[in-house]
Parts: sequence; C-alpha cells; structure tokens
Amino acid sequence: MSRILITSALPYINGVKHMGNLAGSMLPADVYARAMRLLGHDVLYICATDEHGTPAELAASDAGMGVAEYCDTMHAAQAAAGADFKLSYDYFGRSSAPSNHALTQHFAHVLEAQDLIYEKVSKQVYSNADGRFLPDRYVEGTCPNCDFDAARGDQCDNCGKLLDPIDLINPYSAVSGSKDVEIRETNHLYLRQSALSDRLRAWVDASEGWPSLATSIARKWLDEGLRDRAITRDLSWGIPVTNPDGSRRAGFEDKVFYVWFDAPIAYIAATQDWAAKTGGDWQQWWKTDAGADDVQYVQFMGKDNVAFHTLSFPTSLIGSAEPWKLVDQLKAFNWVTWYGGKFSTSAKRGVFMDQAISIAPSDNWRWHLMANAPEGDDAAFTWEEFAVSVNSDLANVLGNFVNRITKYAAGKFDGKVPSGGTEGEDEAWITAELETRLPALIAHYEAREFRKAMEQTRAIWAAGNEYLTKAAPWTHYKTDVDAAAVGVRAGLNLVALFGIIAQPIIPDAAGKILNAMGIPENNRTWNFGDIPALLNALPEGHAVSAPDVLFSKIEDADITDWATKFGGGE
RNA sequence: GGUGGGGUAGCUCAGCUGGUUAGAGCGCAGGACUCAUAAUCCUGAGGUCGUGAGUUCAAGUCUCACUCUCACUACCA
Repeated sequence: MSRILITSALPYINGVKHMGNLAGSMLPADVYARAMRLLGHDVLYICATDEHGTPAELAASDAGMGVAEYCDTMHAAQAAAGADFKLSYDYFGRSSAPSNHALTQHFAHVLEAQDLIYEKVSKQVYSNADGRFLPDRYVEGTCPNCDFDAARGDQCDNCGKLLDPIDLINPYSAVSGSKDVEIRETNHLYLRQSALSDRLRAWVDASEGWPSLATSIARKWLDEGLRDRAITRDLSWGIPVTNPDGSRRAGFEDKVFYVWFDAPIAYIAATQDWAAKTGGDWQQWWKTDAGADDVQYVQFMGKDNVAFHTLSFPTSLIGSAEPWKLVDQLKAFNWVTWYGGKFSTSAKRGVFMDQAISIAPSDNWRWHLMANAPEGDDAAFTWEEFAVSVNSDLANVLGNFVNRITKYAAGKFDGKVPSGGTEGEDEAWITAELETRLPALIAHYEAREFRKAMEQTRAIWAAGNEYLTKAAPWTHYKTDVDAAAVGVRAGLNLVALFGIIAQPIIPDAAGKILNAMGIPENNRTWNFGDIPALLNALPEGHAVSAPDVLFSKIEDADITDWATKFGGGE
C-alpha cells in the first residue's frame, strides 16, 4: 500500500467549467483517485476553487455582486457541478480560505528571508474610468506593427506579434471601452525564480514518467532563461501583503498577492482545511520531515498550467528552505476542442458542466471524455463521437452483456447462480484473456495512461460477449442443463467483474450492476489475485437480479437537437 | 517571430530504445447466432505512415529542408 496525494488544477471561479476543463484535470484526477483507492492505496484527493485575480472581480461586477458574495455563489455552483459528475474529492476547498491567506503570507515571509523576494517598480496601464490597473490582455488598441485596430495588449490577433500594452496606439480599456487610460508606475514584489534556475533544471531532469509535454515546456522556459515574476497585483480582492508580524506591508496597502502565487499554495491550505474537518494530519502529506517523504504526489493539469507547476510553485517550495513535498508525477493534458475549434461561451460553442449533466448522465460523459482523453494531442469533441461512445461501448458492449445474461439467468435459472457442470475450453479461454488483460489494465492505471486503460476495459467487456457466444448456454440448455449452467455461472461472475473494473470510470452504472449482483461494498475492491477463481467468485445459489436498462441510447434526433443548441457540425 | 506538440486506413487514434506481410475502435461489406437495449460473434475490403532529400543491410520510427495545424510565449488564469 502506498500513500498517494492527488491534486487537480484548481478550476477558476469565474463560471461553471466546460467539458474541456473537466477532461483535462478534475476528471482524470478523479478516475485515478478511484482506481488507486480500489487497489488499496491510501489516497488523498484535493481540489479547490481558484478565486482571486482580475477576471473574478470583473465577473462579480458583471453579475452585480460583491466579489466575496460572487465567489461564495460560484464555489457552491462548482462544488455542485463536481458532485453531479461524481468527482470524489476528499476535500474541495477555496483559495480564498483563511488557511490559504496565512500560508501564502508565510511563504512570502520565508522566501523574503531567503532573499528570493524583492521590490521593483514597473509601468502598467491604469484606467481612470474603471478605477483599476489593467492586465495586459485587458488593454486594447491599434497594433503598432500592422495597424489592426483591436489588438490586445499582450498580442495582436491579426499579425500575431507579441506586444507590450505600453506600445499600443490609441489604447482603451477592454473592460469599459474607455480611452481615459494612462501609464502609471507601480511597485511590486518579485519572486527571484532566476536564482533557482539550476536547481529547478536538475529537479526537472531527474523527473521520471512525466509526459514529454510537461518536461519540454519546463525545459523551454529554463532554456530561455527563467525571469523573475511579479507576485503581487494592484487589486483589492485577494490575499493581503503583510509583514511577518501580520501588519500590512508599507506601500502595499492596496495590493494583494498574484493569483498564481497563492493558487498552488491552496493545495496545501486545502489539505489543512481537510485535516481540520476530518481530524487528519496534513503535515504527513506535505512535510517530508513529518512522513511525506514516502508520499507519491501526483498532479493533474492542462498544458497551460505546466509552467506554474514545474517552475513557479516549485520555486516557492524549494526556495522556502522548508521541507515541503514536491510533485512526483505530473500528468499534463492537451485540450479538448469543440469540433476542432475553441470552446466559446459567447458563440454558443461547447457544453458546460451544468448543461452537460442535463443532457446525459455523468457516466456517459466520464466514459467518453476518458476514452478520448487529450493525452497525446488536442482531442476533438463531436456529438457523433459522443454518441458512438455511449451507444457502442456502454449500451451495446457493456449494457447489453449485463442485460442478456442476467435476463437469461432470471428466466431459466430462477435468478440464482447455478451450480453443476464442468468447465471446459471456453472457460479456459476467458480465463486466459483475463490473466493477460487485468494486469494490463492495472498497469495502465498506474501509469496514468487513460486512453489505454479505457481501451483495455472495453476489451475485457467485449471478451465477455465473445465468451457467451462461444459457450452459448442457450444452445446447451436444450440438451444438457448442467452444461448451460457453467456458461450462466461464468457469465454472471463476469457481470460482477465488469462492474468492479468499471467503478473508477462510471461509478453510477457500476454501482447499479454490483447492487443487482448482490456484491457487498467491501467485496468491490481490486484484488484479482487468483484469476481462474473469478469465474466462481459468486456463491452458488446466490440470488442476482437483472438491472434496469443501464444506458439509454442516443438517437440521431438528439444529436441534431444538441448541435443546434450548443454548436457543432458546421 | 521564438519554442513545443501533432500531421498514420472514410472518422478518432495506438505504434517503446529503427528490424519479418503497419495495428485498434467506429464506419462499411459478407456470414453466423437468436440469450439480449435490431444487441452480439466471425470474416473481409480499405493506408506508397504530410512533401522532398539524406543516414543505414534495414526508417512510420533517426537527420535536414519544406508544408499544414494546434498550443505556449511570463500582467488572462
């Protein structure tokens, strides 16, 4: 048994997340957490909402709410959406929690004591109309390079050139449209990432098992030369910048920490909150001098988060000179795209978690998104592919298998696991299949190769159908009931097994299957020691029932309807 | 502009350190079965592995050039 700490990149607070966000961090982390629990590991799965930053303030303003109130509302909405999708967080915290305030301030203090934080003045665009400094992307104007009149401050969408907002011609606020903007000097704290460049590179080089996506992004930044990063912002909502005695730092009364400085620290703070709530010991998971040295820490995130998790956050942890646990396995995903393009709320392209759950059960989404996880490259979501996943994989291969054998057992064997008969070459065949496929399945989960794990899961289900065709109990039944009993018994045991291996991915359907088969909760773990015995695991005479239809099929009319509502197909 | 992915059957994708006739699922064609959600099982057709050079006894796999595409590019998060 190992102790496995799992974190998912924190979903940002400014709205319910779309299916790409779900597929790239929270969902795979959940599937992995569930699989590892079934394998008997001690798992702690932590997530939280990421609540600070300019977009949160603007979204609150748009909603006509105060920021704190807005974040309360959206945190609850995201927690509900996570519950709808059966995300099995051990704790779903908030980056705005008091624990994170204290811990973020603590990190700033110890980093400054290590001479890794300094003050520096920079120029930033200030909007008088909005009464706030504008992040680069919130300043628009005419591109000095190509004269495009709606260039963003960081990059021109027309010519693609990287820009500095200070260079824009006729700049205006993207928030209000006001041209009453000026350039002001502002003083900020900077994290001296450059000083840790060599240690970070050595650490990245020593990593094993990370996707090349993760290491190559980290090395790219290191190769270009790590720049120091401002870790404070001119905002009111966020974590105040303090002195070690708790008072506000002089000159920083109107500033807070940058969201990307405090967000990853919230992984730890949320663990503290988990501990406070459950009586657990957070240090055992995060402090290497308190037991965390034997923790396997796995992070899940989209590729946009890699630099922060491989460079910035480790700078905070290593630079503190305190014994913090660093990530061991970093699983980075590409994007799920919408028919090859971007998700877009304004253009009604794409589905968000709250809408998705009203269209189809969470199991359907979980299966499809994991079977098509964007592991090697961006993966296109289409309604047509979604329907194939649900209809073919879930309804036809798994659902129909469960249905056909349980109904037959109910009709011919009184709904009981039959005894009698002797096993033959068909049973030897399916046993051999399981002996190669079950270990492969576990290996794929342990390696966090989700597409392969799903493929193997499906292959095991399909093997069940193949077995039934070979064993054909309905044929034997006419002449030799005992011979039929062998096939029905094996078939029912396969149903139970299929439910057991389905648990990480489709927990609802798996639960229905296992309940119908009368498998007690404590017998649902992944102990496949004696594989031949799996065909006779259910006691003979044990009563089983035929569950209701597990997966309804998606009709062409549904696809047409959804494509109209949410885009797609164009 | 820079950097990193990716371009493999109609579609979505596997193909580890180069090595016999390039794989899977879906789709398609034919057949089998009838327990089952017109489900399942079997067989088959389909690819000069983006383009052009090069290294090698041997390249989808390595090198170079070109091309298309996606992402990142540090104050969006």
